[in-house]
Amino acid sequence: MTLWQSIADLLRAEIARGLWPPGTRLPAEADLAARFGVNRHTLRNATRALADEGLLYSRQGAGVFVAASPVDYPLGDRVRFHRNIELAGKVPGRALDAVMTRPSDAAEALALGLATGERVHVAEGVSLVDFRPVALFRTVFPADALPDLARHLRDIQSITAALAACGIADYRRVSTRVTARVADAAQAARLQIDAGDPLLRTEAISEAGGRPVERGLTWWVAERVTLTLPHVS
Amino acid sequence: MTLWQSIADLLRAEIARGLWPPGTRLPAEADLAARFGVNRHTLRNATRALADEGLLYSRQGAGVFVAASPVDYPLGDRVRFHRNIELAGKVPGRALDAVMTRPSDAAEALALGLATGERVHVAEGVSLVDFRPVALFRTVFPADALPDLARHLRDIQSITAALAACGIADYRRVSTRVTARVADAAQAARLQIDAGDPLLRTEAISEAGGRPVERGLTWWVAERVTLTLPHVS
DNA sequence: ACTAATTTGTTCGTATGTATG
DNA sequence: ACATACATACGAACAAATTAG
Repeated sequence: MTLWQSIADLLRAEIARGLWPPGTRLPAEADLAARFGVNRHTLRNATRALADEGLLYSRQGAGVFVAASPVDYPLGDRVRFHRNIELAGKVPGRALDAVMTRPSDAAEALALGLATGERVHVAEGVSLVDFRPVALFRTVFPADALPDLARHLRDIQSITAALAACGIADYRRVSTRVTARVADAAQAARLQIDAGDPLLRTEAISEAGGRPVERGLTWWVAERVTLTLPHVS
Repeated sequence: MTLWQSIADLLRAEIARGLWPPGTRLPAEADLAARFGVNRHTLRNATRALADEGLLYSRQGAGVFVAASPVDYPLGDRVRFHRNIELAGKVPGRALDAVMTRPSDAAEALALGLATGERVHVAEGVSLVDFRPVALFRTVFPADALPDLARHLRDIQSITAALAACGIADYRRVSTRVTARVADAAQAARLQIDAGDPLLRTEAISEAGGRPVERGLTWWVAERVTLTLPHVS
């Protein structure tokens, strides 16, 4: 049992018994370090462990804070976020954080059948269900094949509609890969969860007319979503 | 972009292009720090980030190693573990920890179309790929419909073969649900990972002749497996 | 709107403990 | 046993983000 571990245990117990309710700011690192009589590094080891567990999250310049049932989401050939959520009787929503055009990285190029460095449009944002964030997404599109898409993405705020405006009336998933990861502090803050909470990560490639049109990465809050698979009968 | 981030990117790229194949030991932290002209703490920030991503892992006293790349595991209608892994060019294996017959709980009964409390056979164990654990499984079967299954499960050590011995020549998945959890201490020990590491959890129900024959829970080590979905074309 | 104080994040330096080979 | 290498810990300073005034 190392020093930082016992400090983490102590803080965990204090949080568990309600001494620091969810949302409250802990004393500054320097103060806490002084309280335990340790170096600030040592204290940070402890708070980092608790942040990994999802008990705490920190914001540079602001402080360290105490962090405060899943929707079924079918993964089929023709996945449309809004429709899926509406079918589940919930209110879908999206917040688009950024739309940009930049050179593709190796993984993006491979997925879209481009050469690395060919330009892609990128849309990033948060997906909401009943006004709560359920997922982060980063979707890339081939920029040369869809030159006007970036503008449409900014105007229309819906990926399906923006693609339709570029003449892509229909597209289908051809590949979906699922893995899991724990949320880092940045993802946790965006998703209003705790760092260390598990995320489901899906990578989907969609095609229209036999050519890749979209490669979507989505990080789902595992506590709020269950992915369901179609099985043909 | 901090110093340690650019170092992490550089190392990630080097690993991606095969300069450090899976299983190899990286140069000592001090050497790597010297190579990049930074303090060892700074280098450790980079390797810690890569370890969080699952690309590296470190063993005190031994070194920092490149993690093995994850196995692709296709989730189709007719999922067979051994076949899937062999098709991926790996060596499949199973360790059966326990076979028992006991009353079903509510979730098991619902999945198998039984009344809560009706007896089920349960098989628990670890799935291996290339002699490394990749998943924990707990599979339950209706005991009344398959009275001899428990004995076969103990003798045969393969679920597919044990079902065949009970006259179930073929079965198909009718439902698969995917979510994610973090490993607790017990799971971590069985899977040779750390508590808090992310797990993919799948719940699958299989039927034969229109009746449920199997409800399987599997906890996959997210770092060691990627679930892939079939898409009919 | 701007400044200053506060707070976390990163980086350097140094030393000692502990597991591995 | 010994050397190597990672883990932990202390000290100091500056950068970057936030917040209070």
